[in-house]
Amino acid sequence: MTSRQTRTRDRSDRGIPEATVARLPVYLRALHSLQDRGVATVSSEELAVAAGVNSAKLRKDLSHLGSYGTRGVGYEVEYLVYQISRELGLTQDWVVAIIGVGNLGRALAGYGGFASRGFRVAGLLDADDEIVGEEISGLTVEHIDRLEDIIGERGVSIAVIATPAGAAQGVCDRVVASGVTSVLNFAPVVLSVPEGVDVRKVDLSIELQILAFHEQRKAGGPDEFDALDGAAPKAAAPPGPPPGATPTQYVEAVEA
Amino acid sequence: MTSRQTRTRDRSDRGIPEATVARLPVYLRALHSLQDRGVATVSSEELAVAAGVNSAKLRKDLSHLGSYGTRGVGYEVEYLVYQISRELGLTQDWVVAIIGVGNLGRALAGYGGFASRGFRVAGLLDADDEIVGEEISGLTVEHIDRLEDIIGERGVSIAVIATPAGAAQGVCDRVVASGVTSVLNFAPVVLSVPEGVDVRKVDLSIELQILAFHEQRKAGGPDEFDALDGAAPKAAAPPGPPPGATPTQYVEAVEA
DNA sequence: AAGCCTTTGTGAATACATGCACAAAGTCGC
DNA sequence: GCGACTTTGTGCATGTATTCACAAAGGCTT
Repeated sequence: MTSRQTRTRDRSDRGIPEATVARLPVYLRALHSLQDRGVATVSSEELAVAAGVNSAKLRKDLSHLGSYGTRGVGYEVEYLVYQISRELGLTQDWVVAIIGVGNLGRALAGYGGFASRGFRVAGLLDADDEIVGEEISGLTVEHIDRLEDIIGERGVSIAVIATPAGAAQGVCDRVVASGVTSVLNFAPVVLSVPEGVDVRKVDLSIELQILAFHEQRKAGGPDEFDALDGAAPKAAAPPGPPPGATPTQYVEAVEA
Repeated sequence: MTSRQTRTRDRSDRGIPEATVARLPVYLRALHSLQDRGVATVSSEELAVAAGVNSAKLRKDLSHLGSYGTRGVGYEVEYLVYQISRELGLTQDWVVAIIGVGNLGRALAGYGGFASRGFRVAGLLDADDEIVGEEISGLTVEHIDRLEDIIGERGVSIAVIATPAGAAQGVCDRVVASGVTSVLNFAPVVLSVPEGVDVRKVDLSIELQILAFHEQRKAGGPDEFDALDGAAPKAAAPPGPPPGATPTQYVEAVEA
């Protein structure tokens, strides 16, 4: 559900696999939670359970960062927190701007997870004059006309796009032109960006559709519903056979 | 960024690869957009560009559903929309309940993508008496005490958890006990569920951390910042050497 | 009706990810 | 100070996903 355009690996393959990178934040969260409970040391097995993965995978993931465990004992929580944070780039602050202050933008602005570790929201922007000037979570909403200035002056390096679908690509082009190379997109569109820019996508309706697929499968697969015509609670009208296609093709499609 | 517990494949391997399932909604959206523009037929190359993937992948993905294209021509948009919708289970309505009506829950309740195709929000629940009774997007917020009744009476099959982290597992246990087998989790915790229940996770701070990793990498990797001590704008204080570890280990970690 | 041109669908090659299972490395008790 | 016990780190086998490249299949033109 997430797309990114990967460039060729720079540097002398410190290359951490993408799948591992995606799990490091989960481990980090589990570690913070252990830390809060005063736990000083943790085994790969315990941490794996807390993170919801299996322990071999966890160990292999961590081995990409270096050899930070102690055999017979486990991992020292504080030290591992630091190493993962460092690897993820959380030992420095990242400046974030949120563009689009609708329901979702507001929710994001108020989200504690931002401020907590390494991320600082430095701007809320919107095109609607009704909203501009409003104060949300300690920030005043600014007009999107000032986008380029704000990005430049405040050193924004991550843009969060929470605009309507129609506006997203335009906003994206502008933030990229202003030098931003990391974009988190909540709008339901595929953004196109030049090489070297990372886009990650969060898309509610895609997640729901994936769940629907599995839910349907648990209930016996799609065929059963469509075979008998009124079975589904409120079935969408199946379109007729494909207008342009040959009959043969349609028969195959239905029977296969 | 998304976890699910997969069961053994049922049925006579109609098994569509998970990676493909995750892309079908993207294709579907691109197709809808073509449909709105009145396009009747599309080639794999065109559709692939619109969906942000390469065309071979698109064709292989579609081939898992059946043989719905016409060689020399392409795919008929309307027909393909129907086939993908059917495969994803969108030809029937899915009843959704949103639990937790904070900023995020409100944003979700108001999100158009829900109603649009196949999903119907049939309940907004919260534990806070201040919020219960409030009307949001045409629905009245109900008390979470009625969770089990609501799920049963209204046939909820997908639960969206948008509660604070601390409440999420408890809520999850309750919805699962009430028979829900698909959960979309926005709370920053790893939910544990019995076999057969699908959980998908949407996690803002994880996405940001992944972006930060790549952003840092573009800037030259983690080492440069930590080598000279004041380089990072506001570097977190690096913890001393691992208290319990032997000196040898630390030296390795730093020098390797 | 024959041949050219386009585009699908898929075998085969490659790349990436997961999980098992165990040797190596360390701790701790005696 | 030694041996038993624990837990890491990783080689290897397996499984999944991506990409290439092309034969087969259809439409369209003449």
